[in-house]
Amino acid sequence: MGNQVKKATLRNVAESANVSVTVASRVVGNYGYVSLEKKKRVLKIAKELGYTPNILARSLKTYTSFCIGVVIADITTSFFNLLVRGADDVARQNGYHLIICNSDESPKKEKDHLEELSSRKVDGIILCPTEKNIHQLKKITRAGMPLVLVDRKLKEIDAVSITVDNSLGAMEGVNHLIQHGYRRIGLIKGLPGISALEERFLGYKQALHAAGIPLDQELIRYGEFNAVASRKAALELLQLKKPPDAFFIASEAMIVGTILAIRERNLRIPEDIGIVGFDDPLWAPLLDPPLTTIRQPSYSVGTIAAQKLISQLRGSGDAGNSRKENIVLRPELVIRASCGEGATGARAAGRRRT
Amino acid sequence: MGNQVKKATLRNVAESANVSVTVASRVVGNYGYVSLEKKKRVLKIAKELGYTPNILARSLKTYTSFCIGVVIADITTSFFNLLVRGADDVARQNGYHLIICNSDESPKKEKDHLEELSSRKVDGIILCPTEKNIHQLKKITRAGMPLVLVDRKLKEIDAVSITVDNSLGAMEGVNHLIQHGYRRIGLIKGLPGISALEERFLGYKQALHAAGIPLDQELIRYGEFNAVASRKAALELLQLKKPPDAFFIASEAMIVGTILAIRERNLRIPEDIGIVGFDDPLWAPLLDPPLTTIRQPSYSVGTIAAQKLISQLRGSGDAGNSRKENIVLRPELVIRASCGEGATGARAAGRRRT
DNA sequence: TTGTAGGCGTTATCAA
DNA sequence: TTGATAACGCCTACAA
Repeated sequence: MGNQVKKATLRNVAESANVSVTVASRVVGNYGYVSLEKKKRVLKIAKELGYTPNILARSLKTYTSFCIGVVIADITTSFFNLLVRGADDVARQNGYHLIICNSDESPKKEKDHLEELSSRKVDGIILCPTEKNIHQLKKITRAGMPLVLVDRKLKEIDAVSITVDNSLGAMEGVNHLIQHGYRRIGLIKGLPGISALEERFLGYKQALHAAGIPLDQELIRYGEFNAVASRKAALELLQLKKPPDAFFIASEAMIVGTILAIRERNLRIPEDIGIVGFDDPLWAPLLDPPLTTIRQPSYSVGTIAAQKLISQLRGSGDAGNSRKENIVLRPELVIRASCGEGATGARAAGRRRT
Repeated sequence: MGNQVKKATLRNVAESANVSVTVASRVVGNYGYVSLEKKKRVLKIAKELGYTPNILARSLKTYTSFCIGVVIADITTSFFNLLVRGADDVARQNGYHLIICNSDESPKKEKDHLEELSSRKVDGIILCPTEKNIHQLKKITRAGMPLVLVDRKLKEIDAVSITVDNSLGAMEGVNHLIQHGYRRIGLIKGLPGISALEERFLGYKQALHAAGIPLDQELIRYGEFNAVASRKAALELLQLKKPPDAFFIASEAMIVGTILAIRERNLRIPEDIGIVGFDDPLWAPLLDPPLTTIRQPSYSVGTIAAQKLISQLRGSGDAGNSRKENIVLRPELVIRASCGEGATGARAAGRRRT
C-alpha cells in the first residue's frame, strides 16, 4: 500500500537521476554521447533501484530476442544433450539463449514447438527434424526464420545442415565385424523413416555387399530407440532357427536393451556373439568386454550448428538466403574388445574365422 | 521492394478483415463477445496472413512470459537431464517454456544466469544452487521472483525446495557394504561445500559409526564429479598401504572413473573390492557384475519442482510468500551384485566376512 | 456486440 | 550533448 517501491524501469531511473529517458537509455546501453557527470548519476541510481533492462521490451523494439530455439528428439539421450551443450556453449558466448524443445520424434509435437518458437520471436532455430513437417518448415523459412538442421538433412528445405556420415560409420562398424569373422549380423534399427537411421542401414548393406554376404531381412528389427523395445527385438533375433552371430546396434539406448538380452540368454561376448554399437557412451569402456563403437562428434555438431546459425543471424542484413550447405562430420570407429580384439583378444582367439 | 507482404500483426489482420483490433484480439485470444460472422472472417484472414501472436508484445503488456528459467549444474549429466525433462514435461503441459542454463558449479556463471533470467522476465526460476550466491538470491526473492530450489536447500533462503534424502541414501548404501563384510570403505566425494554431497558424507559417517568402524580420513577423496579426477582419486586410494576393500561413490560420472581405476589394477568385483554408487544410470545393470546403486528419483524432482512453481505462479495474486517448504524424496537402494549378492552371489561366497 | 485510446518498457528519430 | 516524441504489437478499460 503506502511505501510501494518504485518499479525499476528506465523511466523511473531517469526521473530519479533527473535526466531524460534517452540519456538513461544511452548510459545503460552504453552508446551515444552522454556527459560523464550524468552517466555517473544514472549508474548510481540504476544500481540503487536495482534496475535491470526489460529484455522483452527491448526485443519488441529491436526485433531481436537473442534467443535461439532448439528442437531435438529428447534431451535425455546422450547424443542430444551433448549436442545441446555444444550449441549452448557457443550461443552463450555470443549473447544468445536457448529454448529447448523435445519432440520425442512426434511430428505433431514438433509442429507445435515450431509454431511456439515463431510466436516467441526467436532469432533462429536449430532443428533435428522428424522429417514429417516439410510444409511447415517451408513456411518458416519462407517467413525468413533462419534455420539450421542437425543430424538429419531435408533435401526439400533450403537450410544448412550439420550431420554425421552415418553410412560411412555404419559401414566401418559392420565391416569391422565381418573382418573378425562374423557373418550373420543382426541389425537393431531405430524407427522407420528417419534419414540418419536409413543411412546407417545403407552402410550396413554396403558392408555386407562388399563382403559378398547376402542381405537377410530376417535379421533386421526395430528397437525404437529405447531399451525395452530393443531388448525384445534382440531376444526375437536370438530365437531364430538361424540366429545372428553378431549385432550391429544403431543407437545408445538400444545397446542397453540388446546387451540385456544377450545376458539373459547367457551368451558370451565376443565368443558367442560380436557387438558394435553406434554411439559411444561414457560407459562403453566399462562393459566386459569393453564395447567397440562408432563415436559421433555430437558436441561438435552442436557447436557448429550454433556457429552457422549465429553467423547467419549476423549477416542477415545483406545476403538473401539460398544457403543450402551440408556439413558432414566423420564418425570414428573406436575399437575395443566386443568383437574379439584389444584387451580380451586372447579370449577371442578360439572363435571360428569362417 | 514492391510487393512486400504485409506483416502478420494483429492490426493488419484487423484491417484486412475490416474489424477493430479489439475484435481481432478477441477472436485470436478466444474471449469476450464477437459475432460469429466477424469471427470467421478474422480467422480466415489470420490464416491467410500466417498470423501468429507476438508473445513478446503480449508478455510486455500482461507481465507474464510463460517462461521458466532453470539453472542446473550441467545438462549433460543424467541426474540433471532427467530432472529437466521432468520439469519440461509438466511445464509444457501448463503452457510454460523452459530456458535452461548450465552453471557448471560456478557461482559466477550462476549469478550471470540469474541476472539474465530476471531481465528476461521469466515468471519463475528453478535452481540447483551452487550455494555461494545467497545475497543475489535474496535480492531476487525479495523482488518477488518465485523460486524453487532443487537437489540442494538453502536455509537462508525463503523458498520451497525439492531434495532427495541424501544422508539416508548414503547410509543405506554404506550399510549394505558393511553388511557384506566390507570394512575399509573408500569414499569418492564430489566437490567440497555442496550440501547434497555433504549430506551423503554424513550418511557415510553415520553408517560407519553405527557399525563401530572408525572414520579414516585417508579413505576420503574428491572426484570432482567427473571421470578423470575420480579415476585418479581411486587410483590413489588403491595405492595406500592399507587400501580400501570397497568404494562408495557419490555420483554417476565418478562411478565411471572409479571402475576404470579398478579395471586398471585388475581387481575383481566384488571379491577384491565392493562397490556402491550413488545414482542409478541406465547402464548399471550392464556391468559385470551389475552395479548396486542408490537410485534417485530425479525425474520426479523435476516434475514436482515445476508443479510447485506453477501453482505458486497461479496463486501469486493472493497469498504473500514466506513459503518455505522442504519436500524430500526417498532414494532407493537397488541391490545388484557389486557387493556380492544377487546374480553372482555364489562368486562372492568365498570372500572374508571379517 | 463493437471500437477508441492509452500504455507496457525500450529504442530510434529528429530537433534543439 | 540532450530531450521530446513516436513507434514496436498487444491488451484492456471504457465508452458507444
